[in-house]
Amino acid sequence: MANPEKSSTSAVAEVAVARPAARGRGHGRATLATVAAQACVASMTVSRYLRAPDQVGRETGDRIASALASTGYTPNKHAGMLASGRSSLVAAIIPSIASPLFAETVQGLSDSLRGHGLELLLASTNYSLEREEEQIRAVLGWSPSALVVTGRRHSDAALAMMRQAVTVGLPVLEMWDHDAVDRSFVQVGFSHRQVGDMMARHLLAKGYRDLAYVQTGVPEDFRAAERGEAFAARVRKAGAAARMFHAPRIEPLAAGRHALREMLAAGLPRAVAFANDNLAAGACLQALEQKISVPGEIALLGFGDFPLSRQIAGGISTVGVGPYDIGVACARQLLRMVTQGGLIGPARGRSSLRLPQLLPRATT
Amino acid sequence: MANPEKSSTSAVAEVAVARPAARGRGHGRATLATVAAQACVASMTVSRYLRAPDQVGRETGDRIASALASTGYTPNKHAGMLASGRSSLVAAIIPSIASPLFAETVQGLSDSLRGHGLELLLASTNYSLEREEEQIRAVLGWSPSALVVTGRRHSDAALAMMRQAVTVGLPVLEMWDHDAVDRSFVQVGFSHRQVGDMMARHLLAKGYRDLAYVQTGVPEDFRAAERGEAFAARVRKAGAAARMFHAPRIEPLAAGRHALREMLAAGLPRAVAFANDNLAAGACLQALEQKISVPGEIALLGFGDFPLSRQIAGGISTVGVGPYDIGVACARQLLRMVTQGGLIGPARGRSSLRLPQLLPRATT
DNA sequence: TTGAAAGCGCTAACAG
DNA sequence: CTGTTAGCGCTTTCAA
Repeated sequence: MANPEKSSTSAVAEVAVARPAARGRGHGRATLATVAAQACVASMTVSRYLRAPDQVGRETGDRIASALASTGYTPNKHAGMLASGRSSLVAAIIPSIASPLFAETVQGLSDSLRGHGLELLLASTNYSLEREEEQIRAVLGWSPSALVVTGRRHSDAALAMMRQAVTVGLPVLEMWDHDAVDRSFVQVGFSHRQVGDMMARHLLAKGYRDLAYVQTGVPEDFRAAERGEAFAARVRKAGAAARMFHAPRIEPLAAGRHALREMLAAGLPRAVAFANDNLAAGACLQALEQKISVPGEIALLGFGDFPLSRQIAGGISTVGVGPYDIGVACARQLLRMVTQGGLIGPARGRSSLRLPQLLPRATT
Repeated sequence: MANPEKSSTSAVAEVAVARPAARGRGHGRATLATVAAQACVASMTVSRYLRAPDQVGRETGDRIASALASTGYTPNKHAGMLASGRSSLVAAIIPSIASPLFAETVQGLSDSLRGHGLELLLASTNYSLEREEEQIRAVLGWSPSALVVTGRRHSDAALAMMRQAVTVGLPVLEMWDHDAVDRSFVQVGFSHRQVGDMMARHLLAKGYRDLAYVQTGVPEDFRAAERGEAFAARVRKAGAAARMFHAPRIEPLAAGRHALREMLAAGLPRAVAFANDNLAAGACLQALEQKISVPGEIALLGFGDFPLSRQIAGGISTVGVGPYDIGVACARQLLRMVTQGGLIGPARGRSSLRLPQLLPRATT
């Protein structure tokens, strides 16, 4: 400490080099001060070098670079965030990580965000509005630079937080849904009612009249429910019958099998639409095993265009929604809102309606 | 400002209530000071109330509670982290979000972490070691309280960061792999060589001698490569033949189909092991369509026990590895390391070897 | 039970 | 081109 031969490095530098480590508050990692001391500059210069190397002298820069390397410095993003007021985090809240559909969307989001220096903070709700509320509260604590939620149905408290966020200038985005009337937030998705309607029209147009719809085993999935309702409504309007079945809450392929057996017992409908492709695929496998001809005896229509549906029975007819593109579109939208809006004032942005496509294949 | 009728709230309170908002540094959200002002206490008391309500007086607590509610206060986790030195983030780095296997693991991890106040910061590498290195660097900036990486193969720089992290007291964990020799970090997983060996033994035990192995279309997947090598080694040791095929880098089910056609052209082997169940399932579907009897003419063995493999051809034989449980085990391990280790000294922990299981079904 | 002071590591704003 | 100063919002420590 009391070193009479103290070199030209300043006292401040000395302290910093002495690694606070292992005692008191610091956590022993190198900080800007550590690097600055080693390079014999002010920490501000190091900070500047990190973000705008051009604004730092050649020789100074080199010294800093080697100090950076030798200390193994990693910037503390919390400190940066706190000081600058902006974080590089985008919070995304999805119903389930394991769903192939949402996984694709997340991949698209993450792929597009990278390269813009934004990182993804992911949370899943398991289709529970309560958990969604908790998760929103939790991620807001990280001051994300944008918030992406799934769907347009939220608890009151969640809605309040989302609105509050918007007034503070935080871009909030609802994905995987779209509604022309309820437009409180920017939406990137499609109308599930329209999808249900589209599915019914397709089967009706093929001449099927004795129809059924198989709901998912997850009743909390509002969007799936909407598709089912719209399906039934359209069928009724056409003066035909639409029986509703509910798949059990088990692994989807097995649930699809189960649904087909149930329908068999109740009297096979002429054509069935499913809440998703996995259910349809399961039912299809079951039908083929029982030598029930598809679509001869029963027509099958799925939703989601999962890879699997392309491979079974010559291709299961389905509805494609481009999950990856939803993620990409979200990212584009967010980037626009983040850069344009600054942090002040309600975030403006355009909703973008994705158009689902009916993909007729071999099962209808 | 110069309000002569200034009430009993202190000057500090006045300033805080006046919402710094929209100008300068603050971002306009309520802070501890805002709440404290409204409750006429010091911000320290609010902070205390938030973490240990018992240490605050009844009546004071009530006032704080209502101030909290009316301001819609959300704690700024960055500030908390910076001040306390510990964050509630666990960083996990996986090859791909879209893979059903890793998705399961992430779900297990996240399910187990919740309830312990830990959040998941997820990053994916797309099987690239370079990207892994970048991602490790990036997540370390968030001072996570633990780091989970996938596999035991890393770039030199990544290894250096991981080792550095350990010396600083940060628990680092490798999942989805296990090696008795190379034990630099705590491992939670299984030996892929053992799996390859196990697969070969199974087919050999069934009497098959003309064997093949289909590698994934992702050559960067070292673990899959290891399984293949071990498979080939065991087969050679048994004095039999093992031809290697490489699936194209396309959607796995389609790739499996492609692989089967390729084998057909090259002369069908008697039994084939695949790098994963999706490849096996694709091949199986192709075989059935071409009226090739399974396992009569060709036996099929997958890896991963995907839900799909249970549903095709009476069940595809495969190897189960319990991906969800890997996540759960990681979480348990981490929690132990985080709580025990404090922040000082190299983090100790026990590796845990998961035992993969061969699940003989209808295709072998 | 409560509060004042100091500081976590960084950056904005302003000097030199 | 470089440095100084003053915080960001919270928690630690210590004093009342």
